[in-house]
Amino acid sequence: MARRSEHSQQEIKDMILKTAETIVINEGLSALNARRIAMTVGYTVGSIYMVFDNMADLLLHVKSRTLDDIALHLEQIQNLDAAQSIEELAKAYLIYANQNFNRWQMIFENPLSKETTESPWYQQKIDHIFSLIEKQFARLAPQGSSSQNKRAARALWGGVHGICSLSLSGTLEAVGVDDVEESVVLLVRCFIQGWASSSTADR
Amino acid sequence: MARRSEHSQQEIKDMILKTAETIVINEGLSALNARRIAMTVGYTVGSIYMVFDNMADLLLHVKSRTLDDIALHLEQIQNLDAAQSIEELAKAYLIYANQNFNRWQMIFENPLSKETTESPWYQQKIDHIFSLIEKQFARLAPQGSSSQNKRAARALWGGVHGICSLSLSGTLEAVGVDDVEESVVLLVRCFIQGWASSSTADR
DNA sequence: ACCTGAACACCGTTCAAGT
DNA sequence: ACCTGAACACCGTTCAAGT
Repeated sequence: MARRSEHSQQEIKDMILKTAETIVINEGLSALNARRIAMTVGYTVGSIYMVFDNMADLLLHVKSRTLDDIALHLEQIQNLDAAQSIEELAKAYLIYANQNFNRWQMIFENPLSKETTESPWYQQKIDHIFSLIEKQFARLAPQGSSSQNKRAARALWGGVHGICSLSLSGTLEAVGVDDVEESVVLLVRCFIQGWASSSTADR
Repeated sequence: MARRSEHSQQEIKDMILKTAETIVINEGLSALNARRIAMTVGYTVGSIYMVFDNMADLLLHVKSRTLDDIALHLEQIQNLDAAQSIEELAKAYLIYANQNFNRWQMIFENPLSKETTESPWYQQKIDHIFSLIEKQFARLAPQGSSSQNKRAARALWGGVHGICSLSLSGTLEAVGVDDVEESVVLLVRCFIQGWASSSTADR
């Protein structure tokens, strides 16, 4: 038995990708394996390797869709003044991480393989998310150089991510989400205030 | 063949733990498996389960030793004024993460199992590291409440960790370590400055 | 050309059996 | 009592063989 042709290769690829995504969303990365995906889509294990190089390749595509989803959420917040926008972006990121914990955590829990580093389209999606914050920093300090704004945006966003990461995984202190939000807001406000006062003093 | 008694149970446990640690340090968590550990220490796989509940239990002990090592490094920095001490602590943390990348990354890459959450001695080691930063915040703002200082310390440290995490794993921007240090210092200085000015204004 | 499914080399974990 | 090592149930990946 072979040659069913009930679905095109592209259709099979989409089915596998969406099935994998659903499993990760509902049960986390640890619940995902090749045989289960194959069974769910109604094909055998081998068929996964027709449309993906290997499991790492499939995971990369799942992660990629999560990055798109994060970007979508961040793009939806309305444009207030710069400082307030950054705060809202940070809160939106925390809310996303909290409400989509499994697929969000997946992006960071497995160390990026060589394929990840060598796929520019994946890195580009990350850059796009950062650019949303950089844009607000550029508004905040029009007189600053773009490299300075870029550094500030990445430093602060790394910071916001770190709080989300430590808090939601329970390493920081296992308290409620409201409490984490206070920490995120504190970091953002203090950083922006400190950054604004130091840049007006220097330049 | 059995009953060799060449080593006590405690000696075997130590040998297994240190062997696992060495493998993680040199080749990363992904290179670690039960059969390899057993072979290296000169026992069979089954013997691991005499002295550890399972691999997750062993990993928890490896991680615990890394936390001790991090604390040791942070405790060694000399006590300057509060703001400068926090900056030096942050830089020391970055340097540690960079020079001990594999074992540092291991702490965060595998999601903490139930055993992790249910082992208070592990959580206590994490608290101890945070306390080193809290101590400096207490010096920075003696008038502030301890809960406010605690929040500030955890927010900033979450931030420092986030920059280290994203940078060293290549997610933030794959550049040199010097560049990451600049980001960490920027975050710390801006945060402290913003935090100091807002707390003197409020209270 | 498309897809199967058995096989391969791994993995963590268990436990009856030896000394 | 201590330790073995074969067995079990998994895992990702491959590929000759069917249609």
